Amino acid sequence: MLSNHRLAFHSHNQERCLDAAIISAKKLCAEKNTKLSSMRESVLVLLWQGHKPMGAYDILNGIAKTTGKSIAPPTIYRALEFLLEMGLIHRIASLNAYIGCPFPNSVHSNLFMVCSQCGSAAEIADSGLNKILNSLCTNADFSMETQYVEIKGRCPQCQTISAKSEQ
Amino acid sequence: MLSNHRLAFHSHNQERCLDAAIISAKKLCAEKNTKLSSMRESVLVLLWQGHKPMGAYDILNGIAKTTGKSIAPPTIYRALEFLLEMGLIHRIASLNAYIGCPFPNSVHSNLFMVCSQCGSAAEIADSGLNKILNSLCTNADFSMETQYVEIKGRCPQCQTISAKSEQ
DNA sequence: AAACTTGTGTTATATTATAACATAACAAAA
DNA sequence: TTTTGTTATGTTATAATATAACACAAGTTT
Repeated sequence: MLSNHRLAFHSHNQERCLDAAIISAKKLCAEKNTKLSSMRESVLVLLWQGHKPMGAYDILNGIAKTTGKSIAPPTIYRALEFLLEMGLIHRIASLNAYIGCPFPNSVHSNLFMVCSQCGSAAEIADSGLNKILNSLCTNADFSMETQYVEIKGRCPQCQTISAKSEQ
Repeated sequence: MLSNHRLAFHSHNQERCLDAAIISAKKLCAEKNTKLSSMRESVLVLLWQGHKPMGAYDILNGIAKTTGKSIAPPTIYRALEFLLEMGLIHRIASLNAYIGCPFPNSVHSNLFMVCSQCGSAAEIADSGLNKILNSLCTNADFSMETQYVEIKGRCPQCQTISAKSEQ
């Protein structure tokens, strides 16, 4: 099972985490004969600066702020489209938001746990889950293309915080 | 396991299917001390006339056409909100669309199989899936509130159609 | 350099959803 | 049976998300 819930829901060395992601991303693009242009890299970095999903317009504002330029939506959506195709990020449909993929090199289908309080999200790839989804599709004679598995709830930190405030 | 994939993906007596749903919906509202007003019923009927998810504005246009009145978005969104709360319909996040729930009386969490060609959707509630989702959440110390499990792919009919056209 | 390909910029607009406030409709209390 | 309260709906405006269509720029291949 691949999971980043420890990283996502607990503090850690964010900078190392980010560097590793960018290096890995460049390698992956090279393998696929595509380029991680500076715009694409900026979007990826921004998505990796937190483990929180960001909306396209949050990203737009973030990039506009750091570059000082004004940017139009299509620029961002194009970068997102590219990163999605490369498997470097994911889209979380229930939030209309995007998030960096913690393990882009392994082909996997994924589940997200999204905290309804702090907005953090963890990605988990579990073979047991994938098996059961596949068998359900087989039974229904349905051929799977892509899957969205998104769980909204409370992350460990927000559970303890709200438990404290209720004392 | 609850599933309506046979109904959703194959033709059947649509009228009986619809009548039963409305009767059941009224009973359910009575139990919950709420009312299925005529607007809410119209929206539910429309959602039940096909097994296809509909966008809010499709619903709006549908209602506007049958009533001859012009209707504003909030009217539709309010009806949808009510029906969602009653468990009579579901929202499919990956499509921004809504669909009638085939088994509103049983508490269940659900999976949708959405055909990427014809747009039909089947709902399946499987206890094995729910167990695994629960255990994944427990392992991550994550407390679940709601879940979205949506699979995009080809329904049986569209598979055979595309197989034919490739001959 | 000419033609191609790929990535961005720009403008406009489509699509989905909600905020804020006004009115109606119906039931319960005075 | 008015008044009051509650719930549902109407109305206007706008927010938030996403894409279409076309122009330009930069690098590459021929």
